[in-house]
Amino acid sequence: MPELPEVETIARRLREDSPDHPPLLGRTVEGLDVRWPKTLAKPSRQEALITLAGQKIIALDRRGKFLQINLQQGTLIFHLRMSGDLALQSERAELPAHARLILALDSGWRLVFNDPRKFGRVWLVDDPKEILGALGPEPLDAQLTPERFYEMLHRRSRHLKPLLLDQHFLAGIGNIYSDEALNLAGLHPLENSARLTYARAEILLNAIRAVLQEGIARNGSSIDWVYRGGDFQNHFRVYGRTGEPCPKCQTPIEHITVGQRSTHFCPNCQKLEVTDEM
DNA sequence: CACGAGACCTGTTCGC
DNA sequence: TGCGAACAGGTCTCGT
Repeated sequence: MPELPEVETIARRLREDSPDHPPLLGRTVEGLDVRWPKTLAKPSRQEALITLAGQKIIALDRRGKFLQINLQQGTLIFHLRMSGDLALQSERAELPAHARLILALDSGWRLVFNDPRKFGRVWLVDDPKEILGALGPEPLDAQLTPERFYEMLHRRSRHLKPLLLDQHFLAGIGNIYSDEALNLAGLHPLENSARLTYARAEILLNAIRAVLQEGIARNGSSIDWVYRGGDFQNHFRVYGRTGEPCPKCQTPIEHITVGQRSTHFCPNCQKLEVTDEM
């Protein structure tokens, strides 16, 4: 569910000092409640509590779709998958209906991992690389130059959409932002990565960055019952807009399935390059 | 290496 | 109105 902009939004909320709660940084962990055992992927609840108890939270970062909470010793890593959410609330507030893991903090605060579908996972590790090591580069990192992106695209020979969804290739893009970026770039979801020209690779990288940055600026998307306060869903170009006019050329948006994922694109702006017999 | 199918889950919406 | 089917922002594993 949450993609890079939604996870970034959650990270920013947790870091800030708001009317609803103090910043997460500086809080001390006092307890751990695991209500759905599989949510804590590693280690056991007993071991995790021993490590966590009395530890102060010193940093909170996002990497791809992961949230990373650094303690004085050890690192907690969260992945929200399809329906997860992470919020800091008072222990007097009502727990959300699907609280799967709860970190009790000092001064009556608690960090609640709510996750209706139970796909989300939490790890406590010494070295974050154990979980994050294989991730591809951050799309918004300036170190990722068009030259490098072009080279990455040509090192594989894959359909663009599944490749953008591959977290080993690039970290943080999901089903919504891949459709949005490909439409903005004017590229068909089934276009082959190794056949892109340098100019088109650069256009694609810029499009990815533009949609992610707009998503962050709008505090992410809130869809259906997974509401997080953002409003990017009101500005989608193609996602969920089957039959509606393409924002650029008015052609009705088409819906297909690619790699088992629902895919939306404009048949006029995003034409598949004719593949020769070679 | 690339790709498709199946698993893991619950809640909402669709179609008859 | 009711009820089963289809579908949902993600990722892993297995077989071809």
